[in-house]
Amino acid sequence: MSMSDTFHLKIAEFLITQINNGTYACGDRLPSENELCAQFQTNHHVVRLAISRLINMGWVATYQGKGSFVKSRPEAFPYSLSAKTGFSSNLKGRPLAHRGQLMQWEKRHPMPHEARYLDLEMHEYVYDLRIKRFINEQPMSLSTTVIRAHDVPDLPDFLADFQSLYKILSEHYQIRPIRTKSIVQAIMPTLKDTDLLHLPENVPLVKIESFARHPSGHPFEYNVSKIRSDMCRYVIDF
Amino acid sequence: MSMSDTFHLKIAEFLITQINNGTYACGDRLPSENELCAQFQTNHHVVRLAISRLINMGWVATYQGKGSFVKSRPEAFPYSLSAKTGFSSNLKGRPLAHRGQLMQWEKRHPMPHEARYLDLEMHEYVYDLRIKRFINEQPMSLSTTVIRAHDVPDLPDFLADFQSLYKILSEHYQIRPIRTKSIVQAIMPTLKDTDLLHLPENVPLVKIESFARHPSGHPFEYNVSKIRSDMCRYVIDF
DNA sequence: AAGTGGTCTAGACCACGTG
DNA sequence: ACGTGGTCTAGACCACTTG
Repeated sequence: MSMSDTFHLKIAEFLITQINNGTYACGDRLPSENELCAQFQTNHHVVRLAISRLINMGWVATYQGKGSFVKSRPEAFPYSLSAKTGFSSNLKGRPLAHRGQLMQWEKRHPMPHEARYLDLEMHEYVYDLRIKRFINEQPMSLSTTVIRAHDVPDLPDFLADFQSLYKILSEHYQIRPIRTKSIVQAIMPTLKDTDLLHLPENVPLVKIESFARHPSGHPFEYNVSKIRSDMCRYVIDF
Repeated sequence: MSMSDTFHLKIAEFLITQINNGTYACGDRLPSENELCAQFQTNHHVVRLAISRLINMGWVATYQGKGSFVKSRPEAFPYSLSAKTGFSSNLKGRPLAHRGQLMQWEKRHPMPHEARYLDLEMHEYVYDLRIKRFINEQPMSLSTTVIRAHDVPDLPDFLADFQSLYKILSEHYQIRPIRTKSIVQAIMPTLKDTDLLHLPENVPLVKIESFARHPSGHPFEYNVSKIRSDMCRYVIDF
């Protein structure tokens, strides 16, 4: 190994080692920035660089006025996905309060890439649903679902008491979409994501683009989800 | 929207907007830090905070002595995965130079979590293979594969001219493992990851833990891969 | 030599919570 | 009031490339 030449990275590595050692356990407070400055004979700025690495790597969270605390890794909630299921249906029977909230929706023309996948002309219509999902009332993911409008006539009638899109599709349209593929990426949150998910730190998110087809065969749904993977396990079943 | 109160984030947002505008196209150089300092009437440090956000979000890459350049997003290479395939087999027939390199291997006792999944006692043995994968000679992923030793007797004999684990399994043992589930996370690279993948920046990685069983039914393989998702598309087929 | 990004020092001031 | 983290200023010095 040939790295870790800068001071702030050495400090970060040292602290990570101590956390792994057990010198600091989950929930413990790290020494204050001033104490670390004294300990390493350096200044605010360098110490903060080290700590921001710990934050980015998910080891600690900081709270203004309080300190930096070793994150408890809550043996992440499973958040399952497979060819035949949406999000909500997977957590049934688990002792986790799962909730999907419809933030907004609109009927609109498809974007070019949506039209391409959904096999639509640009003048046709799609429904665009923005859903925020919570586990134990903690915001966990943001998703955008785009479906062909003529597959779900009168959809707005069923959005009033929204619980789950797959529930609506199943109960009112007898449609159970079939996921064909997903594309996975790791991304940093935009400011809007940070805001909506109440991300206190600089956590990378899992972005999953999913494509699903109608049981009768034609393309049906295009979905983009951004998920906090530090707080939940995103499980894919084959 | 209610965010973006700090100066460096405003600068970052401004630059991102300009990139989206087309003011700066892929490959273009951004104004130098000094120029940005002048433009925004601020100093080195704040400008660098803004730029590090652009780096983290994957918009730009910086080169010492040269400048900051808008990243060309190379319409990422597809890197496919499904129940029945490993990595290598998916890229056949594509005009991409894909290569897997066996970095090291060892025969050892399983770790507790490995023993649990692989249904082994702690005194039994596993093979541990560390593989680095390249696309067009650019390092793309690091993976650790752990398999039960008694399923693959004399495995070391076949490691000399390593090309693909699934090829060895198929040709010498007539085994085609079946992936049962994967767990996806977004993580920041460790220093070692940064080093091995030659990551010039602070890019989040996709971490995928996969579990596969032997065709006869018993657990067979446990794999952890860390993948650059800024340079490739990780596609999951259902 | 001059310009670029990269690291570090030193200090001011603010926002937040009570060690 | 004091200590905590958060932001910003100002400047030094280094490493790298040739704008």
